[in-house]
Amino acid sequence: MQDVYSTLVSVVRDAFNIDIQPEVSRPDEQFGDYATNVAMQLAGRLRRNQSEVAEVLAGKLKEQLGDTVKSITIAKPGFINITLDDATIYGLAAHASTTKPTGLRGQVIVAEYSDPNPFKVLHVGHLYTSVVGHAIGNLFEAAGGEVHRVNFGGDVGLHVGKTMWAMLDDLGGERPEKLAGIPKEGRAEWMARCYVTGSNIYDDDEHTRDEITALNKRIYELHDNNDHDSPFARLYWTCRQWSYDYFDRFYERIGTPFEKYYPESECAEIGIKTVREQLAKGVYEQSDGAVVFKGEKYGLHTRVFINSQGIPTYEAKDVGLIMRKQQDYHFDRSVVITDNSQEQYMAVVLKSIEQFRPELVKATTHLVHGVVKMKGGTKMSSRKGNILRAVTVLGTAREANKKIGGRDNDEATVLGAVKYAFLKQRMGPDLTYDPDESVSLDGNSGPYLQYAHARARSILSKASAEPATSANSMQPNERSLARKISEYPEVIQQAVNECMPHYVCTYLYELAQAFNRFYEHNRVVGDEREALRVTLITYYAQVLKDGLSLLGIKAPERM
RNA sequence: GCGCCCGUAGCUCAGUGGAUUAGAGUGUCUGGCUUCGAACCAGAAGGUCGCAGGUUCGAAUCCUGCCGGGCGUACCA
Repeated sequence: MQDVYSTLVSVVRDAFNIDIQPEVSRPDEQFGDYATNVAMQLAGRLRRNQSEVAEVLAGKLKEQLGDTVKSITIAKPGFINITLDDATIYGLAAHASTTKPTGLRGQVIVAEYSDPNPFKVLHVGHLYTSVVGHAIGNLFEAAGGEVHRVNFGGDVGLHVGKTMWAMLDDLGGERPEKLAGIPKEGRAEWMARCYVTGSNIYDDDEHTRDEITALNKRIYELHDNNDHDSPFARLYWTCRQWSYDYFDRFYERIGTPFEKYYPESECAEIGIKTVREQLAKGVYEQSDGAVVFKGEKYGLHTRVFINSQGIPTYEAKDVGLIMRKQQDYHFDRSVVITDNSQEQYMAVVLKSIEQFRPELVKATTHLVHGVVKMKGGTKMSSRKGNILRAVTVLGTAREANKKIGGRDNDEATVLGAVKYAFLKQRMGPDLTYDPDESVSLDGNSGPYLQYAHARARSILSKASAEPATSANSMQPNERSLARKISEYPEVIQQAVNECMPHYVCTYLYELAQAFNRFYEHNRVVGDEREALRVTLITYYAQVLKDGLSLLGIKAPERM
């Protein structure tokens, strides 16, 4: 690609004295290995006929590329289609799994995603954001970045007050010793139930609402006073730890570990301090007793950073968070991944920070993904308790796997199915969770890819021929596979550039298809072309495994 | 009201800062395992790319208007 691309640039410069960044694509196989529409772009500027320009460029390209190219043809309006020589394609395939982008080399990148709240339950949305965030982190690493995966969550705030209220009610008062009566495996469930109870009563009962508001304030005070000893504090800290333990176990299980949690409580102080400093400088303003940022002058909306009771809102804590990240990591780039409902909120927070720390905002990217919706349009609400839990999704996938008689490596297959179902969709628009489809083991699915890998490994384990390091000519099925393999580095580059893991999914599926088609019609072991085919399949299996690992999906030898 | 996002086959989605004949999966129908793993492969059927204009040699893709849906819009996170 690089060769074709840079040659094209120089050819255009030579022929027409124009500097251009040409579009080079991978067209349908029947047209060639590469295609470009530069001739049509240039025709207008040059006031010349499109195919005439194409002729000129094609001629020069042929000279420059020499025998690495098999043919260069011109199609309809003025496309130039380039077909590489078999040996060239084979060579590209050989290096596909080791040719990585280098654009982020040496950069320190903080990637924040998942962001569940302690005292609440992990639902399908957390599962999704963890999977997609992890894959994006992997892409950054593939491009040479030093990635730090961090997690931000609300260990203080109204939801904690609600849960704590119900806990106190359930335990019969501030009696931390009674926590011992809750079995380890039932802790998360108990807290989830308390949150639902607390939320409902907050909505329905005015008297209780005041109590919960007061509890919320007490929780902040408990942090301010570094209180770990009072009964209320012991209750709080124990349950907070239960939440983090529960998160850790879950992340470990799905293979998306974090190196650091930023509890909101640890961002509150620096957040408030920063906001107050900037209040004095006029970035933030007093309004109705609260401290706000007026976004209207930037086409955004106004948001409260410190409420009229002096408590920092999520906004101020997010300000604190970005300060903390910078102190801890001195990042070159910070990426925050959340669902799209946070988009305009985050725009306000970042715009406010831009007024006093523009360099931090410049280095920050807010990536958004969709909200997971239920098929049929049922709205999920953790307040009402009608949510799809993350563990339920995994359980459903496990059942599906069992049904088809899942053999070895069940857990890898289950996670492969779930992760791939989420990752294959373009990041951004909302997605619909369909328990049947999302857990699919056939067709365009994770297990399809894992199976296509296991099959290849199985063949390789039976082969004995010495590998062939080069190929002068290939049969059509072999060539299709080789060509597909050769696209890998370009796909990774694109996925990194756009922070879009789904490009990898689409590609890997096409790659596995190319292999399955090859497999259908050709023998490997014992064939006279065994050497070449074994080598080709080795390259293929490497690329497939590497690509899956970028997605956070394991490629077992057998399944 | 204003702002952001979305509308492609029955269903779930690729394709979207221009390009060759709109593609997958799934579901329905059909064919293929004495041969390296059938979680596979091959074929059929299925689409006014929400609607209407506009720009262009060329529009699912860009622009405008409209219709439909989601989210956000001051003291929740």
